[in-house]
Amino acid sequence: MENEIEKAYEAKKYEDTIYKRWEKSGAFTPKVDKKKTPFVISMPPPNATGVLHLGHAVMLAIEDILIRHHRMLGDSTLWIPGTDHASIATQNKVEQLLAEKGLDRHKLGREKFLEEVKKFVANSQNTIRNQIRKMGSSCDWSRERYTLDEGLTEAVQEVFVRMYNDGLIYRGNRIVNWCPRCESTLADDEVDYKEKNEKLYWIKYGPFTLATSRPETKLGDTAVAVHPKDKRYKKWIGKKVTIPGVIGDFEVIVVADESVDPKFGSGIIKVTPAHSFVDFEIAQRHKLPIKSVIDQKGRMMKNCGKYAGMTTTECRKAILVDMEKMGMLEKVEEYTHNLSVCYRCGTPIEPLISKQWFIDVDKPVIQDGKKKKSIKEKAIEVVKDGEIKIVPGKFKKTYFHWMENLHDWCISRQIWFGHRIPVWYCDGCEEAIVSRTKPAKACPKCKANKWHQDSDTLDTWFSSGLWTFSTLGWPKKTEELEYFHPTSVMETGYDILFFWIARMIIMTTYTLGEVPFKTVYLHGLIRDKFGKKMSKSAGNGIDPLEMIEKFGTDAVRLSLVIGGTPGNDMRLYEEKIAGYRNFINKIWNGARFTLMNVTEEDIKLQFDQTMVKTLADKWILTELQKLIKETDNNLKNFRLSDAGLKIYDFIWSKYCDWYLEMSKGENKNPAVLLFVLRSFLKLLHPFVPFVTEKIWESLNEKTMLLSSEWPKYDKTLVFTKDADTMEIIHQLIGKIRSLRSELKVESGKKIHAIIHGGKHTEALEKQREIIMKMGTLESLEIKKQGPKIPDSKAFFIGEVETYLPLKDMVDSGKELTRIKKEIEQKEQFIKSLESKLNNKGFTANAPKEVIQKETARLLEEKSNVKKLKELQNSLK
RNA sequence: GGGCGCUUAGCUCAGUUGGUUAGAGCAUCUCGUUUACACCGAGAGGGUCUAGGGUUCGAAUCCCCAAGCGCCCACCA
Repeated sequence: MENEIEKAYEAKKYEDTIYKRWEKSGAFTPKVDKKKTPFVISMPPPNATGVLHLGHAVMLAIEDILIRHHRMLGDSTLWIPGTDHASIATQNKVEQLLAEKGLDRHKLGREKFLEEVKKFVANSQNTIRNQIRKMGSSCDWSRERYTLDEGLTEAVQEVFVRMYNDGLIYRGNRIVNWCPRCESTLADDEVDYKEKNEKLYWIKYGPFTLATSRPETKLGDTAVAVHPKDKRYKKWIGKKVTIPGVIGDFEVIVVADESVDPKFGSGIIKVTPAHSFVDFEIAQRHKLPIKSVIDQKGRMMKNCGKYAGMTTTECRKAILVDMEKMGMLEKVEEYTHNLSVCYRCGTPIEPLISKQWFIDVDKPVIQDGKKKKSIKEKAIEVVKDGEIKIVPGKFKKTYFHWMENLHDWCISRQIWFGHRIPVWYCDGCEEAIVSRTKPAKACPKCKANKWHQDSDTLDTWFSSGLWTFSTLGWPKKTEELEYFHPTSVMETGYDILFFWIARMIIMTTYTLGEVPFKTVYLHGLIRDKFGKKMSKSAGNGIDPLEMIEKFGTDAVRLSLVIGGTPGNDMRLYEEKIAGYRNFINKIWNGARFTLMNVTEEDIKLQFDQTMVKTLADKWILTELQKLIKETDNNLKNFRLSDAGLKIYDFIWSKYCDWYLEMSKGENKNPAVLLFVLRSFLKLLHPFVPFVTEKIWESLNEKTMLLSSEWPKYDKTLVFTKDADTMEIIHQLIGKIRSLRSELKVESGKKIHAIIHGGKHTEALEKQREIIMKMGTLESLEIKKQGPKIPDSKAFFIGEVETYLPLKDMVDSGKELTRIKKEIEQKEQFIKSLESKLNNKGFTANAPKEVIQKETARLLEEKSNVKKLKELQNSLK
């Protein structure tokens, strides 16, 4: 019919239009329908900082496959998209942009700066929305959310208030990771480590000599520590010692602490509790005084004498010069160590003491039967119990390890962009009140009536930790929340298992008393051809949009899904995408050919079993049923790659290579051609939605493919025996072709063949035309049996004997040696089979099917050898 | 320092609870314009599954050990 269909599929021409039709159809927007099973994915919200990369692309591809599959299964399927305000990341990005214009946030002031951020965010949200659409993602735009939306902000405040009232949130003066550039705290896992070559200074320290990499912190020392068992220093323990310093003498106490390694340096360390985590802990254990000397901008404080106001780096230089002058510097060594840096801007972290808000992860607050559990215990429990399943399972261990070692979570950030901490202080007496809105009453302590809000904002992961339920309307009791939560699958990269997954589990089990999701699916990172991480600086990044432009979305999606397994990194490069583009084209042409061979009437016909006619029909239908079963099984177990590969193989190697080829000529059966086409389009649709939908348009269907019904396994369409016969014919044709090629018979030249078919004679006779056509035969003689035919090339498939009388091409001498070799090989194989089958251990332990299979194979090989021997005799 | 993972054809990777004479795509070689597709078709070559032990009737698959590579966590002044 549609002769005008173009030869090659041009993705670009159709994709945008198809996406618009889907969106308009309302299929992306499910309703609360108690008769249906809900299936829900909360899309990990991309940071509102700009463009999407391959990491997003792979996430969108995988999630869309799951979503489309479930939608076709008839579930009430919801995929909520959104964006994350990503406080530090976004603020930094805008600061960079301002810096290009010679501005900075302090010059602008908080309000104006936030205006700038708002504009920037709105812009990148638009970009992100378009890119998500480009990937073909069938998400529910009507429910799109942003972590700074009014509703989500309300959820954040509500959770904060609840946690505060439960005593989980407290304010404390503690040592924190401080980024002097961002001028903010960072959580432990927001610190990166960079290996760096540094200098180790050996300095005279009163009666001791010790090694330090940070001489400038000497100004904040309040103790020295040694290992309790270190004999060298035993007599000093507990003593107070006066140390001469660059700004005068000071006193320290000598303490014994297990954390000191006697083998490193001189075995003695100076303790600077205010500017080192380890030292802070030592100070806590020994109740040492704490002296801060570095401020929040990374500058030396007023108590540092002549060094006051210098940055730490300047101070180090200056102090070294002074130490040298005073003869305190003994030697300098090179050493490498891991420098902690800010994960957002790379600036070295300055540990310092600061008053911050924390979440207590160990306080038992969750009532569970008679016991009370901490949020940490609960988060461990839900994974241990299997209430949350992690795919692949290996990440469970990592999760437990991280969770078990979790310290109190510092949630306040001195960033302007984000959710303001809902705490109000009295102008008069600094009394703090936790409240979502400005207190209307006067201060209960001093009766003043002026309040100011805490200037800090919350860690961005605090709000994203609520994502699965805040997006469904919580704290309001919405229908949606009740119906769609817990969500079904959380799919994301394994790199944010801690940042995000762990926090969602903590925050949701605490707040709702239920898990945020039932399954966590973690995908790997996309790397370049050489296995390197893609990055802007390395210039090896691949832009998904560019690839979509070049090869089409469907091809990009397949290249991101096939060949990958959960939790493992995957390499991507253009040739790979091009390969899948070729497959898309193959689908297109397979469909095109099918459509060219059917009529309008055929298309309108409803398929039923009575339309099954030929052996080929029965074979392809049997294969199709097998495929449906396998696909269901693979998708259920999140084996997307396997599922995709199997469908790929079915379409290319079975439908196109064999069924379509066999349909050329008198054998074609439009009903089955169309039925199989429709079925595999459905199976394929979740993977490559655009090309399948485009083809579907030509099939006179009432609904779009995305809303069509998923194929069901139908055992009345399984014809095992016929399918087996067809396999024999395939082998037979394959062998004929292979021999032709081996004997260098010209491609187009027709040859003769004689088949002794045994019990398959009748079936083979029926397929005479196909065998002749596909084997390029001039004549074909089929009979039940007969003597071996000399001067011909012969081969045996089970009972079926085939002879190609190519007298002039067959060298009977060579043929004899070949046959001899084959017999030898086969006899050896028979021997191994026999010994296996005679082995009592095997027959006693192996499953029945395996024994049956091996027995059958033995019989077949034996019969082959028998035939080969007869052939051998006839040639002699 | 602690933990995890990977090592299978020239390249990129599959290989489910142990049961094949170990698979796919790309690349290579030979042939080919025939009712769709050269983004194609037909055929072929190519692997002692990193090395070494063990368990088992049977190991690419399970256990031990070694090497190389990679990741995560902790972090030493």
